[in-house]
Amino acid sequence: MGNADLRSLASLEDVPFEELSDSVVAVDAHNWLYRYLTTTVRFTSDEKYTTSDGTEVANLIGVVQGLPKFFEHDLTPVFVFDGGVTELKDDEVEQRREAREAREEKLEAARERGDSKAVARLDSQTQRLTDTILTTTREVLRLLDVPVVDAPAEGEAQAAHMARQNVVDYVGTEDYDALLLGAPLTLRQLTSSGDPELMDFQATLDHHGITWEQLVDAAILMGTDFNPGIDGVGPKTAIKLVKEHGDLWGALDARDAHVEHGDRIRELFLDPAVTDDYDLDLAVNPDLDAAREYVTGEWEVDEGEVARAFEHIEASVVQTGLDDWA
DNA sequence: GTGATGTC
DNA sequence: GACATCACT
Repeated sequence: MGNADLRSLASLEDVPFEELSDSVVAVDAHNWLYRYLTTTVRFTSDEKYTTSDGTEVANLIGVVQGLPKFFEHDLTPVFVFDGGVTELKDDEVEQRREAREAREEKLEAARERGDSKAVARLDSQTQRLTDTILTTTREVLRLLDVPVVDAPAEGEAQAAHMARQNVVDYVGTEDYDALLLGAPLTLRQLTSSGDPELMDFQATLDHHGITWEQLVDAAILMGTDFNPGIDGVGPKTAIKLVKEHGDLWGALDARDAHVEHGDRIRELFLDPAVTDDYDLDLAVNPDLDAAREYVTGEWEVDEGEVARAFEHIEASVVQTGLDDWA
């Protein structure tokens, strides 16, 4: 789709952190983790997060440095982890695997010619959420008593579902697909400096005078993670087509075009696999000593890299008062 | 991934 | 208005 295409349809506004106080955010854990992981790898020398047996746990630095952002603004995060991969996405997964292998070859070449700038850039692109990264992230979240939910499939879909059920106030992700999943209010840029950006689902529909189904149909016409999209159809044309012809099928007929598995792609956004079977305890009582020991002791992360972050966590939790988390 | 820029 | 490319993160 070229995510910029969906962005141009979305109702967005910057919102100061102060206005988000005391709310709960269902964070797309993989999306969030990946952002901190790539930043950590780019700006931190690898010996700071490499164990004596060579395992890289840059995620532990990223997680510990990223969490204070929530606590300091009285936001309670609920990290929603992905379950299985959607079947339709197999082609996409395969393409990504090939792209990754291509990058790894480039990375090796850059290392050989001593191009440190290229190495740093490619290094961050080749990061993956390995089993070690996922399990150590979950363990540090457990020690810090941060709520975690396991999605049956896509974490983003589960997060959107929880927001639709009013279990949480916001979905936190950079991904514009949250809009297609019907997440009422999505916070973007929770990982960057500056104020978050609020993406409003209903305002988006109202602005274009379309239904949720029509928004999804427009996105399919532009192209999604699951289909390439119709040539020559961008945001403007897509909205025009769904309004003129009612839905995806009408629009495709009018263009004499075809989308493979169009009906199933629609369902992935309108009716994704989600669950109501999860335990959510929003009271956060972190065991800071245990978390510190886990990160710097067990996983040998450089203490200097995380000392300040742990102080921030401690200060924000003490300042808020543990009772406020209950 | 995002924004800017240029071409059709 | 769509899309390709580039610089930067």
